[in-house]
Amino acid sequence: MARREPLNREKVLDAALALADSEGLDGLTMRKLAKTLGVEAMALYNHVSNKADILDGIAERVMADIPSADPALPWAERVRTLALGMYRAYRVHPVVPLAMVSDQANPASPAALRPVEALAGAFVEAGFDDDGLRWAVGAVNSLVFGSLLLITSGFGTAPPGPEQLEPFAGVDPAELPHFSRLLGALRRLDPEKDFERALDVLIAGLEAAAAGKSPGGSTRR
Amino acid sequence: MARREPLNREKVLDAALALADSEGLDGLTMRKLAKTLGVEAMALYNHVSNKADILDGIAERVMADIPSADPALPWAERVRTLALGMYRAYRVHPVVPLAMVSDQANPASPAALRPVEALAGAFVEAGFDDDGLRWAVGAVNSLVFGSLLLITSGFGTAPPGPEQLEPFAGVDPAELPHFSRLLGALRRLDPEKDFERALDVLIAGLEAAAAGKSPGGSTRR
DNA sequence: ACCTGAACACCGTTCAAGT
DNA sequence: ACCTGAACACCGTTCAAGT
Repeated sequence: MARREPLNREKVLDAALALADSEGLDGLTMRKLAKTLGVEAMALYNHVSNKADILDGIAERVMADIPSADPALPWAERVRTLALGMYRAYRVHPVVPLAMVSDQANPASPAALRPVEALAGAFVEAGFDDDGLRWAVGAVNSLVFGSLLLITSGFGTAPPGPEQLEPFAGVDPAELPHFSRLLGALRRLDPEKDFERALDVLIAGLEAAAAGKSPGGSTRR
Repeated sequence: MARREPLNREKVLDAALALADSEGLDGLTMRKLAKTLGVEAMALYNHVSNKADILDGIAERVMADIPSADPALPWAERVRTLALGMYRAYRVHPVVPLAMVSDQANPASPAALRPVEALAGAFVEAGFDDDGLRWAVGAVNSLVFGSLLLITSGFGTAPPGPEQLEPFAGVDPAELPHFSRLLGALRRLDPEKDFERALDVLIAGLEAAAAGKSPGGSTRR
């Protein structure tokens, strides 16, 4: 059998993303990743500078999958498209939002800035002033990241995965009647649908704010 | 000097929360925690069963600080009080939301369920059906957790902490004009104020949904 | 009853050495 | 040019031993 052709950065990142998807952020270790590639852990350092570089690399890849919004669309539609695009891209690779939120991936990479720039552009067009801009971008980002992070944790908005509901098996319906109802409804959850509903509410509020109504504060320029 | 009086679970959790607050979730290790208490790491296992138990313990403590809402208040006010209470409790100890979201703290502890039960109760009173209940609780939780988690990460809604803005120092205002504007506005950020604005928008949308209007979907029972 | 030391199976990372 | 082995400073955790 011929000697395996050499590694390169792309192959390392491919394998790292695959490993992180299947094993989670904690399961992504240099040693396991190396084994996946049929190599010793130290060989990886010829192609990436360290683990943080790997996390940055996979984050950039996933963020590159976020579609940009047609600039011809009205700003509110662009916001919707962008937020949904972020949600969908991160949903496939939940390690990435988790890495960002735990400070293990660079928040200032060009790939990370692109969707935020587009979001901000939409709000500028809507007429938000600087404070309104900050608030609006923060609100959308919070909803996107919060929806994603709670999905994987089984807390709050859990996915249909039944083993994820297992920790709640012991709740007494007599003691927590409302939560028990919620638990039943979680079995029918389509996370993206619920996210879209919340997003539409938020965008409606942003439109009202842009039109000068409360609760949005000073906005018209 | 007299022999130090023995450790107990409460002292371990006190020290653990303090260490996690100052060093972050990754800085909380059994060995460092032990040193803080003037003891060897293995001594901790006499008072907690393992590290997961510590994380659960500090999470429970912080969640116990979430005030419950006066049941005499209208449901929307109760939702507001509860959400703001979660935000404030977690804001002081951001390790806790991070631990929950990375599956390192038990989402089914009584302390964790209490605020969710109260939230759900408010939405039941508002007349939401099961699917509406799930959506509404998920939306509020998502906004709370998203707002908190993005604060600490410096991504999205960053706090005034200037060293947190440092990674963005290299952005070219010509290339990312809207983001640069946002960056300027971040320096004036009061995270809780922005959170409250977003929360008010969401609650207004939930009230509209409860009254049978879109975008909230089927709600009246 | 409470604590320690040594040990095990893991981490990320460096460095000299091999081909 | 690329990979490996040995080593270092860390992890969480177990277990026998000390007081």
